[in-house]
Amino acid sequence: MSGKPKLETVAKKAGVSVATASQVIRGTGRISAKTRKKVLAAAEALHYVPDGRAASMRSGEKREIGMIIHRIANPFNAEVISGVSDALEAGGYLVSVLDSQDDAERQKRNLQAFIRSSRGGLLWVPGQDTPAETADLLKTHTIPTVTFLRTSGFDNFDHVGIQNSDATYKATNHLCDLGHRHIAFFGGEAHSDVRIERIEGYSRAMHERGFETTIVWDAPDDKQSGMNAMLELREKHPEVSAIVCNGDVVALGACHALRRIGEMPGQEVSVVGFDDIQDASVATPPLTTMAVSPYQLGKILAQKLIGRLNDPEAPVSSTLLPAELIIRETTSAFSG
Amino acid sequence: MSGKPKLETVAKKAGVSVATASQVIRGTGRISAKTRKKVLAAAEALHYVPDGRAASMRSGEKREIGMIIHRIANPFNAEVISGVSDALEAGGYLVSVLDSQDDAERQKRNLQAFIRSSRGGLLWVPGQDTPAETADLLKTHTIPTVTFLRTSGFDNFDHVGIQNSDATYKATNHLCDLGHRHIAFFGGEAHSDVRIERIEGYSRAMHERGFETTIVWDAPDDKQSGMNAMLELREKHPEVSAIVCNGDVVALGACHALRRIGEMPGQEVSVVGFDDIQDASVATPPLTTMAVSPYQLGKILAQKLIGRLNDPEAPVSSTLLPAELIIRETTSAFSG
DNA sequence: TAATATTGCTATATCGTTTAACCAGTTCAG
DNA sequence: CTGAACTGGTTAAACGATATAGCAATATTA
Repeated sequence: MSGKPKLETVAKKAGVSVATASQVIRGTGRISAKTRKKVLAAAEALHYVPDGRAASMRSGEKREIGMIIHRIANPFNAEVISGVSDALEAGGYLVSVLDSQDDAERQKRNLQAFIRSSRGGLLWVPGQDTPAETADLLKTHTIPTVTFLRTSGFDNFDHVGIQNSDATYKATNHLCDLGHRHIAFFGGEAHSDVRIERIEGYSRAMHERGFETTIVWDAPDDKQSGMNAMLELREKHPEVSAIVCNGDVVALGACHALRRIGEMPGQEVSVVGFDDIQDASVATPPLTTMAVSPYQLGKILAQKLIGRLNDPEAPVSSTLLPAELIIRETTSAFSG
Repeated sequence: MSGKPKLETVAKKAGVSVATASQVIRGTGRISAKTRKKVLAAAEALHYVPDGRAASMRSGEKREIGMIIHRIANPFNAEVISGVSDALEAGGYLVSVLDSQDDAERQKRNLQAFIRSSRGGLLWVPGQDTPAETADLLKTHTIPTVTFLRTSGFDNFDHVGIQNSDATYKATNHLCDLGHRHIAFFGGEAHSDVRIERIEGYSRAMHERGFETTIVWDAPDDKQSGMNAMLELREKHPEVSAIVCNGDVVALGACHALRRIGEMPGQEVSVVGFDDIQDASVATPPLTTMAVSPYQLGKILAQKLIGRLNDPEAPVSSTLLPAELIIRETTSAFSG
């Protein structure tokens, strides 16, 4: 009703000192049952909620953790967020998410703001070309940080990622086993290190079989780009009978393009996606893809941060989750 | 290197008092160019970032704003977040997002945590059955709040929403004009007030034409549900030749089901969606839908909050954005 | 019963900033 | 040449909580 109630207000109403009130609220110290009840009643009546700034400043406790991610809207990322929130909230922490939009300037602002706000820890997808200076900032301010999905070259943080190279190696082998030999890699941002890892796995498989890897395409990770790139591919390189994609969204765009020109995905051209987003299983036809559970990744991520918070001195560790090949209907034997 | 640098550290290094250092950093007070340079150099060297908790506590300034939304992963919501972030960051604010997952318990925790953290303002999608007590909390703590998308019965907050009733009214009329008369409403959560508004517009149009509105379906807003519901509909009510949907996701699910049983959406059954999400325009066939720009909504939302922050005494206001009918290929004349 | 331990609460310093009040030196006007 | 007005800084008091030390009163023990 009349301004934010503070501890002093509660204490006055209960007829005790602020110190006592604080102890009751926090459940510390030695307090009689009688006064405890009085204080709690007063707090309840006033709808008292402690000021986290003051509390955290004095006690040094920080139970708020931040997350800086390149794109909240990405369905895979959204699931990661979900997993992280569940796990951290269960541990009494609170997660708030900042969207860097993969913009260096924005990421810097986000990071500055994050440090200002003095939270307990950071879950971070470092932008592709983040300067070392930015990472130093986290070190000088001794902020417990776990990077995920990308390392962007920073190996001095805990990390949770995906076995990208192995995954595309498996995907490519699957296609080779089906008899394909002109296989293209498809999608991803230009300098993305994730993409580089995935191309590495693809190339490794192709080299082992003695196939050429010449055809690699640039296409940002949205559906429209996938469509355009596929149309161009069919025209310029009709010999390509299969593609390994950097992500499901691009893959679905590619499938869409195929249908539009009257080809059924999985017939003339086989397609393997990456991520196993929800749409992948309900698409027509259902998409063959490399699956990593983003929710699970989020949980592991949260655990790793909690581990770091509990033991700041532990050596830096990196966990890479394997991806599983889910064979659906967009891949079939080469019918040259 | 050695713990978080504070203002005192900077001041000592520059050979001035903390007060002076503060004034330099903040750009207030009267400081000579010489000392200003000294202090800035020291701050730079130490990578000093002020402690927002202390600063905000003393100054009363709060430039961090929070957002509690029911589902970050929803593509429409994700775009809203994007619009909000852009607009608020341009105004020097920082947005952090909490996902309530449409869970009452979780929302309460989020809200408590939000209040604890003493941020400047709140953008809130109130959960369907939020108790009045929860909203009171925001009032007693005098937190500038703007609700959006849903009011959930709270009319004492600023609000930005959609003209839901008008939108479905338009959508239904469009179908009627095409000659359809057995039109079903499709999708939405059971007690959602947004859905109720949309059904209201649909019903209004149907009544005006003297058509029956008997068929209204329950289906949560995901693709799978849309598919199942459509399959059931075709079987039980084959006379229905058109549907108005509560959302694009459900609508796309419905279209998917139609294709699966060999019917082309827009032929036997016409479909109108709601939201105009990205997938709507690149689907096969492209979806006729009611479009509201979520990004734009986000911007307006941000502006409304800024307005409230600048003038806490202004009367509560509500802005409802119109939705525009985008005719694509899933609606055509009734061919009884 | 005197010495000691325990209970229940309060006074006070502190966290890292900001800000109002103040002060010593210069400069300027009359 | 004296009082007023700047200039460029400093001192000290907040902000709202928590933690520590301390202090009565009561309980326990020998």
